[in-house]
Formats: sequence, C-alpha cells, structure tokens
Amino acid sequence: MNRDRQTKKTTIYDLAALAGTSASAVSAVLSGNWKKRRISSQLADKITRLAEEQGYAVNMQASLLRREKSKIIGMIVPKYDNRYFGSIVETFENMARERGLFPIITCTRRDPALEIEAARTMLSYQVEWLIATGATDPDRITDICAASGVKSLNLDLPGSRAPSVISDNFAGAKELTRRILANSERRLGQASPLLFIGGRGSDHNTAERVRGFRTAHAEVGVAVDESHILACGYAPEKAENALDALASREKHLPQGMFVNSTISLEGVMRWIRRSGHYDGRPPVMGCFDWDPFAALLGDNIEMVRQDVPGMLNAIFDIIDQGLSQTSLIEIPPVFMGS
Amino acid sequence: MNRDRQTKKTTIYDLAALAGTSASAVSAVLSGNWKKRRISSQLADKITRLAEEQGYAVNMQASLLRREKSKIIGMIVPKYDNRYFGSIVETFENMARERGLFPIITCTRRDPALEIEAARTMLSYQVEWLIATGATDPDRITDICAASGVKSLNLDLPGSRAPSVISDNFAGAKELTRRILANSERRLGQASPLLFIGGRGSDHNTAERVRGFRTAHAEVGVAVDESHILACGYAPEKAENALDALASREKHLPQGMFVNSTISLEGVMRWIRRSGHYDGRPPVMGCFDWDPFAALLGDNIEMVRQDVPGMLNAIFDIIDQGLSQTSLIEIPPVFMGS
DNA sequence: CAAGGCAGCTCAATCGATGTAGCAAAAATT
DNA sequence: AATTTTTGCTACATCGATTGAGCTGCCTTG
Repeated sequence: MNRDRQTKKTTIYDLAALAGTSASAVSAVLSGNWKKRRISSQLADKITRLAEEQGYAVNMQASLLRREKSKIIGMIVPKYDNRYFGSIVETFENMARERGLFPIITCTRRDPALEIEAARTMLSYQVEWLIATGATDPDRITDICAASGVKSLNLDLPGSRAPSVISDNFAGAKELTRRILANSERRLGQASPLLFIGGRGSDHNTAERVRGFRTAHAEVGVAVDESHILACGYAPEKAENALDALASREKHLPQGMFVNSTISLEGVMRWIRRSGHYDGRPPVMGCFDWDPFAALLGDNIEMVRQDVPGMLNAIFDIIDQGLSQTSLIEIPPVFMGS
Repeated sequence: MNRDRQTKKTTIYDLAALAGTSASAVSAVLSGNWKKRRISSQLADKITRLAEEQGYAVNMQASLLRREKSKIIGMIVPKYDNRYFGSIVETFENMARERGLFPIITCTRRDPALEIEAARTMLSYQVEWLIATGATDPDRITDICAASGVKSLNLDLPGSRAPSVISDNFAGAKELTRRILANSERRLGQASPLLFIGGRGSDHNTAERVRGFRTAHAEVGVAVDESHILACGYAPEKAENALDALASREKHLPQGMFVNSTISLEGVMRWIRRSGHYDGRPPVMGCFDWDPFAALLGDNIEMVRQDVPGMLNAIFDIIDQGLSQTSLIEIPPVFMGS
C-alpha cells in the first residue's frame, strides 16, 4: 500500500496482492526466469510495471537465504591511505562487479585481531571468497575460512595454505637497488652502500626486498652495511624515529636510500626536511611503491609501481577457474620513466 | 558433522543435534540472551564449546531476515585515489564499527548510473542508512532511499532533500585565496589575479569555492580574470588539457594558482614540469585539499585540509540521534602550517 | 470422444535464526 | 499435601524469496 511506503518495504506478497496473482509468479518475473516458468508476457509486464511503481527492491537477505550461492566476495585491506591499496580496492570492486559479484571490503588497520574479526564477520555474511590483502597472519584467515568451506586467497603478502598473488619483490627490489646505485654513481662519482628503511623484518615482502637489495649491492661489488637495514615498520613516524636514532649514532649518513613503501617515504621526506641533515646534498632515493606527487618531488627519486591490474587479474583468474591449491604467483612490478 | 565441514556450514540445528538440545536453546545461547531465556549455564557452556569446536558462524542472511534492524550502513564514494576520500572511508568504517554497525562501501567512479545502481543494491541489502559521498545527483539517491523508507545523508556534496555535511567551502576558499595572494605579493612584490583550476562548474562546492576566490580577490582590490576560472573537471588530464589550451591562447600565464583538488593538482604539476612554461619562476600555488607529498613539493604551495573527523562526527551525530530533517552543516576546513 | 499435451498458473516446503507461548518438572510456599 | 512459583527447556510460526511439484483448462490428435 502507498500509505506505508515510508515505514514498510514492499515485498513480493504486496506486489502479488496488487497484481491479483501469486508470490511465485512475482518472484519468477522479477528474477528474470518467467519464460522458464511459463508466465505470460502480459502478466510479466504488469508485475514489472507494478514493481517499478512501488519502488520494489528484492530483499537480499531472504533471497540469499534460499539460494545456494551468495555471489558475495570479501576483501580485507590494511589501509586506504596510499595509492597502492586504493588502487587495489578500486580495481577489485570493478572486477568483482563485472562478474556479477558483490564486493564487501573491510579495512583492518594492520590490526591482527581486527583481521580475524573481520574475516569471521565476512563468513557470517556468506562470502564465497575472501581475499586477504597484506594480512599479518594470512594462514590463520585461511584456516578460519576453510573451517566454513569458504575459499580464500592472499594478496600482497603470501600465506602457505592458500594461493597467493604478490609482487615479484626480489626482482623488483634488485632492479630498484641497481638503479639507485647507478644514479648514486652518476651523481657522486662512486656507488656507496644504501640505507634500507621501512617495512617489517618479519614479513615476506620485506625479507625478499632486503634480499634483492643485497644481491644488487653484491653484483656491483658494494658491501652492505648491516646496521643500515632498518625494517622499522610501516608508519611514517617509525621511519622518522629510526632516522633520528641513526643520525644520533653515526656521523656520516648514507648517500642513498631504498625506502620500502610510500608510507615510509612520507616519514623519510619529513625527516629530511625537518632534520636538515641532507641540506645541500639530497640523498639519491628509490621507493618500492609509487605515488604521483612523490614522483614529482625531484629527479633523484626512482619508483617501482606494483602491477595492481596484473595482480588482480591473477586473483580473478583463480576465482573464475575455482582453483584453490596453494601456489605463489609473483607479478613483476613496473618501472616508471626511463 | 566433521566430514562435511568442507562442503556445508554448521547451523544451529547441527549444534542442537550435537548437544542433544533444541535449536531455540542454541540460538538463545549464541545470541547472548540465554539468561533471559533461562538456559542453564551448563548447557550454555556446552553449546558455546561446541560452536567454537565446529567453527560456527551465524548466517547473517537468516538472522537479518528475522530481525527488524539490519545494522548495516552503506556509503557510496566516488574514488579511492586520494587522501580525502581514503580518509573518509577509513574513518567511516571505524566509527560505524564502534557503534556496532556493519559498513558497506561502494566506489562509483563519479558515474551517475553506477551511483543509482549502487544505491539500489544497498537497499536490497537492507541498509538502515545510506551516506552519499560526493554524489553527482544526491537528491535522486535520497528519493530512491525514501521510497523504501531508508534514511540517507549527503557528505562532501550537498543535496536538497536530506541532511548534508560538507566543508565550509566558501570560507575555506576565501582564506586559501587570501593566503595565496599574500604569498604572491611577498614573492613578486605585488598581488596579481590567480588562476582557478579544477572541479565542476555545476557542483555546489566548486561554485562556493569560486565565490570565496572572488571575495578574497575583491577584499584586496584585485580584479579576477574571468577567463582564468577553469572548472574543467576532476581528472588530472582535464587540468593538463585546460592548461594546454590556456597556454596556447595567452602569452602571459597567471603567476599564482588556486587548484581545486589534489587530483587536479596532479595534472597541474605534471603540466608545469612537462610544458616548461614556469621554468625558473614557479607559480605561487594553493590547493583545496591536502596530500602529504604534495605538501613537500615546495614551500610555495598552500594547502587546506578538509576536516574529515569533524565531518564524520557530524554525520554520526545525525545517525545517533536518528534525525532526518534537511539541513546543511558546514565544517570549517583546517589550515596546515603557519 | 477419449487421451494426451501444454500453456499458465498456484501450493507449499524450504533456507537458518529468532522469539513468543507453552509445558513439564523441581522448588518453594501455604 | 496442595498449591504456587520458578527453572529449564521445546514447539512452532515467522521473516521474504525461491522452486519442485502439482493443478486446471484449452487445444490437439488419433
């Protein structure tokens, strides 16, 4: 009825009453399979028109309860404060919608407890797949999902019990380091060992990047200074603090830096401006991640861009094919400019 | 049963069978009101233990179908590619969760059709509130929601039929313009009229910012050049194209710029580097929006930061109080630095 | 003219959780 | 001992959409 449009929602029973037909017919028409169910096109038209008039919207809760598949796909993501994750989320939403899936995203702020809670909540909403992006404990999430028969995937950081799609951190870091060292040599006459800053020593990506960093140094015969590998965490302040500590214990700061994320770069740049340590002779820099403004900061900063469309194509290839055996897919990052 | 954990999900009926009790008891225990329903604590413990063992998770679809309130809150947002919207989304999620609400967010890429579709989908999922952020046609969304008895709010861009929370664009733009003009005078000896670039001429925020821009010029007695108000859209390329066109028709480019968003700033900065038009005498700039790296680009760029926590506090004040009469709440933006 | 076929519907069970109403047994009260 | 109260539970209807199994006429066909 029109008078309680404000308070109650229109259901198929309301429409059935208005059309003088049964709820089954309404359902058949509105779910699009009225041909199969042999509803006349007159009745179909009538019902469709009424539904439009009444502003009818299916009750997904009821619909999904009855159906076998929810067509809901979940993603958990650490933060929305950088281009990398922003782009992952946006691409994910688009690709999910293209496939008729409904994406649900939750930001867990790198909080392990929140990750678990978010995963459980998503299971309650009957997600068919859960993508754990940059999770601190991906295997835990895989286990929780597996216990409910839900398939899960890891993105950005790998796990050992579900397929994982990540950047080729080793190759990317090696090439990035090679470039920074080359720039350093060009600018300063000789290649000196770089500082590595940012990330977590315990995470796979940071470990792989440090390995690439070492390999690149070794290849040009430069010795890495072990005390200059600062996996201090991701927050900008952590990078600032690490640099403060470094500056207070060493006279000569490294002439070049490998920064492990744009978030760390934020702290590094702030520190460089604030401390004045590099005034006049800015360090040669590189960043494992891309940001449009950071890219404009100067011509001495080299950036790798992780291939987000490539990574999500790999994710949806797995989903489209329904695979779920453990595997590690490494997507080469892209080098900007030269 | 354990053997089909992989395939089927545990329900309260499974748990009831395992515990040798009824589904009602299981439901009462797991929904936390077993005291009210006078279930013994022995049985409660037993059921809780079993639920844990079996990795039970409520079926929200079933639960919500039965309940009267869904506790789901929806938000549509244009993009995830800048700090402003990223911060809105992250803050929104946190504040929703604090209140026991489940946030669903959809990115509509400034596509009017997608906005409508997303709104309808959210209604299907029984959202209790829908926040339309930066929507191209907020009133349309309000109407769709109203037809289903769902309350809606506008954020960032105002509508006329639902409460709206936006930045104080006029005051913010006026102060920003004042600062750019002052910097311009300090640097160049005299205040010359600024270029306004970015945004949509048709949207409320751009119109208000242009008004603030004009007022600030008038207050220092500088005449605005009407052909230098370029509301060319939000995408970076649009700003680049607008500047190309401007440069091709004018010999002297403005010495200062008011850029209407970080996204436009991206295009502007790229153009400045690429075109070489400002080499040696960089323009005095200001941007209505904040980005940490853009802030480091040089000391000649003034930024206003929209007060995201303030705006979302206003949004949730309305939600907490259940208000829904139309109103326009303007939150003053924050000036960084000096 | 009976039998079969088919178009165009409706009935009723079902999905899983919730909550009201009610029932049997134990405990407390008179 | 008889009654009332309390405890601890179960039965069942319900939410809205879906779908397999009918059911009723009308039209063919032999």
